[in-house]
Amino acid sequence: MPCPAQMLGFTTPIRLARVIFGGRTFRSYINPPREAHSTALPLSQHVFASNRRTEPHPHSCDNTARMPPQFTPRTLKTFQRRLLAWFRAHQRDLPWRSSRDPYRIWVAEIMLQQTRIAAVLPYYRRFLKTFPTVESLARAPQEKVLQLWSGLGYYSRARNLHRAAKEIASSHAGEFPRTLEAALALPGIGSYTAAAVLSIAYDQPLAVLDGNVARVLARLGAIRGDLRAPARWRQLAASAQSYLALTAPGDWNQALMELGETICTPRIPRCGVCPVSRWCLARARGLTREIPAPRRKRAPVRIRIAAAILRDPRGRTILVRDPGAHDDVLFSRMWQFPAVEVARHPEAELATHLHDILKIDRASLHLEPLPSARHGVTFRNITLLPFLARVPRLPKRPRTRVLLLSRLAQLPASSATHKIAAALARR
DNA sequence: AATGCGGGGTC
DNA sequence: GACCCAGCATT
Repeated sequence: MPCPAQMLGFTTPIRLARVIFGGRTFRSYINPPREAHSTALPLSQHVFASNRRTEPHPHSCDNTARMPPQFTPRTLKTFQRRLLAWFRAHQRDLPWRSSRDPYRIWVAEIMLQQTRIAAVLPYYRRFLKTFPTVESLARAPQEKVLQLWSGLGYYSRARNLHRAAKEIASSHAGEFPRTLEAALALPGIGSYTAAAVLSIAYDQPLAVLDGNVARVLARLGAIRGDLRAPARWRQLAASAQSYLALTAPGDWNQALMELGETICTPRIPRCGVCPVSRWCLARARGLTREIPAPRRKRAPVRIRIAAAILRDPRGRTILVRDPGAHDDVLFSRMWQFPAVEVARHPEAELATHLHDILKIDRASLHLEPLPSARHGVTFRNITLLPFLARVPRLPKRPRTRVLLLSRLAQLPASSATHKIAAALARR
């Protein structure tokens, strides 16, 4: 039977892993990985004393985790008290902190994946107003869920959230699961989200590890190297578990994240006001600027995409969905204007595309160029080239939708689509 | 272990 | 303009 820490992907004891990048080509990356080297730290605390097996075997929970040497059990307690006190005094009033409803916490955690609080806030309020309970979300059509997610990005989050809500409604009596195993079985819920919801809503002793926590822990323990490398991430996860304040796991997790976001920031941390700087090995060794190591990043690829706003005399336009493989990347399988990646002759290539998918007659088609816009999707650096085409009537085709341009916001559409529509107003 | 997925705040 | 974010699923 795996212990909770193992289910979160920890392997204990942590081995000093030399990460091998042999054979990898770095040419296409901006930041080639540095020589990987772990910082050796003593195994100094038992994490899951109660889970200790008399017969340790490779799959048992070994209970030991790496912890920076500046701590003793007593100073660890002081450290925890200080950080918790700081959090309780300085935490911001965020909508998902006003209740312990697991549903509300879960939705927030999904939205917050790779997304800043400021970006989430308006989406969260609107979403909770529309779907105040897991049952209301489970009953909703996916189209409506995606519409409320439009512009927030990572749309599979919304699709998975919706699927998970249906599962909770049908198989968990409408209650978010209380066990780690059941939570992890839900779509869109991984180590981080499971630990976050279970600790915050149910007081379960599960430490979260996200980008913020990883940075804080890496600095505390002066851990060098790429924090996202799987072996090091597991090391950090074990470390996080060893720090966890069992008296208030939810507050503790949020305290670490809040510290990382407001004090222990990526570039220039505000060590002067950090409540736990006295225990920070990176600060003691002058390594705060070296830690964390920069993330490896794919080199950007520039592409151009031409898109057509067809408009009939009544001000209606036509949107398409799932028109072809490469368009999905940019438009996330949501409603979009007919568009195609172009090379040398955007107008001509777009006209051909419109003929191909909508059977629009090329000869009578006039495409008026609109102001271009820029759009980034992961490593793609996209120039959007919108065109306006006035047409007497809009075609009727499968997987298309005709609607007033002014009603665009009522459909699921990515930001790229909204940028194209906005070009019309900037004309 | 590596990759792709959105979008925007912040420096 | 670069960096990175309250990660997850897939291969």
